[in-house]
Amino acid sequence: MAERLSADDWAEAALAALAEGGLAAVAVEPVAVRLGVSKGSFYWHFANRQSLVEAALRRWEAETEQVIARLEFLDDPVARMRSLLERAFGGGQDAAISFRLISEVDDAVVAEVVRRVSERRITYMQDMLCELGQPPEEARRRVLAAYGSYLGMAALVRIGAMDEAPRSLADLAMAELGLPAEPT
Amino acid sequence: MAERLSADDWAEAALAALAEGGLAAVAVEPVAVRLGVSKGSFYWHFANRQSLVEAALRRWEAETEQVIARLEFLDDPVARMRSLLERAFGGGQDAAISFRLISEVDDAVVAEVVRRVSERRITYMQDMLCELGQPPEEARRRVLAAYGSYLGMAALVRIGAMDEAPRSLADLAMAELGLPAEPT
DNA sequence: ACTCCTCCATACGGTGACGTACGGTCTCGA
DNA sequence: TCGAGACCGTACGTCACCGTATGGAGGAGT
Repeated sequence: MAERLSADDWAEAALAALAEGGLAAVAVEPVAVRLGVSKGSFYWHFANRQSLVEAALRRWEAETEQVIARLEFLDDPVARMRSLLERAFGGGQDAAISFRLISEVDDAVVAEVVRRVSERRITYMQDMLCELGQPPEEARRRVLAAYGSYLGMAALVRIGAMDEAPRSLADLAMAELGLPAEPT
Repeated sequence: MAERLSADDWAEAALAALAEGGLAAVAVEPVAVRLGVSKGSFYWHFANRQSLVEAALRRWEAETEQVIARLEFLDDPVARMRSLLERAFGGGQDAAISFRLISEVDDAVVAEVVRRVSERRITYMQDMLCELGQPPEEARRRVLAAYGSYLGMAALVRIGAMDEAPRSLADLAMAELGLPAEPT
């Protein structure tokens, strides 16, 4: 909307392009078109394409932290987990990006960010389960199964073998994590 | 090995390139280098790059049929399912290709093949469960959960959040499908 | 030996994306 | 008002890949 752009505007557009077309779509000229400007603008804000990719990845990572930060306002760990799952299975935006990035994990930079974000999410959920009295190994096993299912369901939805059903998926995940489905 | 190549040699090399670098890696000149020949050879066997991609996809689809065909020699459906799961969780090659292709399902041709292959695998497993007395909807629900887990586990292995444990994964999948883990 | 056909190499033009060079416009403070 | 810096457009060189054109090596049949 604003006439002049910031580096963050570019990062946002790059993340959107990433969600839609994968890493290859995070290209200078196409994103410039999306923003309605030319390359001249881009090379003012960034040194090269790689920097843009990294900015998009940072933005994605920040969204994970933001989601976690919002959850901290809920006291009950069960409610936190449920809120997290509903948000996760609800949007579908993050699942798409996660999927893209995991499939392009050969890229060293992508690999590092993906690993960091995944580990952050997994250990956060694991800690919640531990807080609820589950032993650490058991908790991690369950979280891995649940997170794996999350990614797998996203894949099935993507190929049209399954229609999204956020609510029931969240219920299922709660059960697999050994938590009550309805928080009374 | 042979001095002269066939179209199938090109398709095989293309599928290998697909597994390693995704659709973008199925490019004429790089694959030619991999085969130790030049583009002149390629354009003798194929009309264009798209044909090569389609040939690689056909080859991948054929592998699914081949796996299924081999299973038909086993009489017991339980043994068939276990053999299928062990083969699936064992190699990891197919999971890599499946992952790549699912993430690039925006391509219309890829989408069609991926959907066909997935549906083939899912209905095949569903039929086996039905053969074992499970009702169709229940069977499909379980197969979807299992196939989704298969893809999700492949993702987790890919990002290093989980080390492969083919045997126990197969056991787990068998349990989720409502089948006995050990065929006595 | 001659010839046709198969398979491949080389050379070329075309396209899209990256990155650079440079100039233009707008804003803000002195 | 005026100069400096922020922001952007345009033109260009380069590179990787696609696809075409053309010709050459080598075997099979006559």
